[in-house]
Amino acid sequence: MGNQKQKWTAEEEEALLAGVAKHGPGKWKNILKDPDFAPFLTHRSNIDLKDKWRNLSVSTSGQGSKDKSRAAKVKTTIAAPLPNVQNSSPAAPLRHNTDTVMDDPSNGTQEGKNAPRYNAMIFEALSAIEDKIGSDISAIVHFIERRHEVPQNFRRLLSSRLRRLVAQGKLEKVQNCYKIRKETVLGTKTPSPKQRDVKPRQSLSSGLMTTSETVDDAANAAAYRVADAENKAYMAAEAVKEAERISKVAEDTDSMLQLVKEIYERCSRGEIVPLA
DNA sequence: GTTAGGG
DNA sequence: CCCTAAC
Repeated sequence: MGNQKQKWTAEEEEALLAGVAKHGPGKWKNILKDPDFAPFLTHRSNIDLKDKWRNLSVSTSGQGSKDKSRAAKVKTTIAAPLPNVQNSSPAAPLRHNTDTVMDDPSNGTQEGKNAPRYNAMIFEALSAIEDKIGSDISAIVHFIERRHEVPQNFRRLLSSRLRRLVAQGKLEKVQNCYKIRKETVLGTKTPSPKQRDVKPRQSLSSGLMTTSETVDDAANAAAYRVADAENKAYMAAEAVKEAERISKVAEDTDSMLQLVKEIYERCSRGEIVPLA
């Protein structure tokens, strides 16, 4: 009766990933205290975040349980010494650094640690530009490159990650654009015997409701507004941060700061700003 | 009080 | 998910 086996939903994972991408791993309390992610993780604790992150890490890197494509490892799990590997595996970010790349000494065995981090970056980027149909690989790469640091072959890594995410059903690829897959309204795997409070994902009536605003509708609209404001605030925060970095380089160009301020105000007002 | 690791 | 040790 006690434990309800609180299942982690896509929204919670998304919030966790975005929080890690923004604050960094190990700052669970900060993520939980962040007003943007707090409403999504109300029933989660910092310990839960940590556990989930750990499980996610081992799942993403260690190929979870079953691999239908390739032959599964019969004995050794991941202790393969890999004597001769000439082929560049798409899912294995091998480092063939012959030149002077940024080879971090502490980045030796952390394949399983940065894997979900890239994942988080992807989710972060897609969350920011989700208003559109989707984002192509170049846009995502560009966004992440601005937000975080290098790798060179990051595009290839990103491609692998995107492909894997699509295979997992967490992402959806249409044409050449990727987007975050919402809750599939399928009837196959939707037990959810109980609804967890109000769900901000309900399809808002038509976007504008008139005088008949019941409590439920009001709460629904409020939830939607919060969710929408979250994206806008996030974009605004991104713009502000970018502006801060630029302003540090060139303090004379405060005109951009003014522009960003305007954008921020507009975003705060709820307007949709192209941000290009 | 929070985080990381083991059960 | 719960417990415990270290910070």
